[in-house]
Amino acid sequence: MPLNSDPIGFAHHDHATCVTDAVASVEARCIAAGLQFTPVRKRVLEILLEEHRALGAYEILDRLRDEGLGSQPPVAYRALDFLTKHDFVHKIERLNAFIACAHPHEVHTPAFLICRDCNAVAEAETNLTQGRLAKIASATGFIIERAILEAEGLCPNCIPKSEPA
Amino acid sequence: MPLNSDPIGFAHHDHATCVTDAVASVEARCIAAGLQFTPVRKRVLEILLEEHRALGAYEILDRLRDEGLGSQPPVAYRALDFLTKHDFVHKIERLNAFIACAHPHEVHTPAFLICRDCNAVAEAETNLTQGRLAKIASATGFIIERAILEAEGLCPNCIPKSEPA
DNA sequence: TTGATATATGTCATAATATAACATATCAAC
DNA sequence: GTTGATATGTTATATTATGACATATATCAA
Ligand SMILES: [Zn+2]
Ligand SMILES: [Zn+2]
Ligand SMILES: [Zn+2]
Ligand SMILES: [Zn+2]
Repeated sequence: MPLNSDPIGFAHHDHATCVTDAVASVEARCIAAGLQFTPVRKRVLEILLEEHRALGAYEILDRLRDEGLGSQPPVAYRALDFLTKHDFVHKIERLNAFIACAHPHEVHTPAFLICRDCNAVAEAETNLTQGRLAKIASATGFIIERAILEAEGLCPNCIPKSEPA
Repeated sequence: MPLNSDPIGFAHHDHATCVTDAVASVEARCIAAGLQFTPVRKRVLEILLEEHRALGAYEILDRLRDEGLGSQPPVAYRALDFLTKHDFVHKIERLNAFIACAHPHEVHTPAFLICRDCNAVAEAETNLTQGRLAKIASATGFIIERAILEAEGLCPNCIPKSEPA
């Protein structure tokens, strides 16, 4: 699998400040909401932001272990539980992996585009109350609380490789 | 968790013939496509149709073992690989579980409504080339090959229990 | 019919993902 | 400071899934 060099919307970006900006934003939101943004939780978010790709829980745990922040699975899973519960991080069900949220604001329904070649993941935003799923649900009398939208395919960078000439 | 008594679109239905009809339909499609609908594959499909709910691979394996059709995980996973590859069965990523396809025809993009209370799963049909995901993808230059659409919430049968008066 | 090839199964072993349970520590409110 | 809630450390185990390799069966051509 090729390296994933530009996972945010599959386009390059200035990575210099985006990690610290995102961490600061989450920190502020935690303070505002009375949530404890503890060292482990903060570090897990940082790791995900630094990598800017979907990481498995055990990849994250390896990093934490190297840094002396925790060595057992529950440490990673608890931090991920906290971060995903508050939508600072999302789980990609298709990959059993986690990625930092690419959006700044409070509540949203993320949709992911997952490249099967380079494993890059782009996060788009959708609206839970619009779209076909919502129509189907309301016709059925089903109340949607959460939606998982994940598309697999080829990102713009990998299409040329797979469809030569 | 309450029993799941009516998982097809959350409504009761005549279950008497639907299993044999569905198996016959799949059998015909396998013959037409030159696919081997072997005893294990057939039995796994039957089990899923009989239960009409999402089953984990190991639940299926337990059944196979009881019936002397296989005792090791690869037996179940291989049958499920075959059935999901050809869309006779779908995997519910959110549940790490499998459910028989509720639709008769060849190729489709299923969308699932998953009740968090009774675990019932309804399958609706969508179109890969319409909808917001497709718009986002085409704007991004991403080629969608497959989509995972899973909504979690409360089915019509469980809403009364969760929202009293 | 036979041999060659692909496909499917049986089995053992292990990998990868995730949680239960319980003791200890820290935080937040009073 | 006491207290209750929240977070962490740790051991153990549960759950989900695949690698590897030998054997068997199906398919097809000669
Ligand atoms: Zn997000
Ligand atoms: Zn790619
Ligand atoms: Zn289907
Ligand atoms: Zn329900």
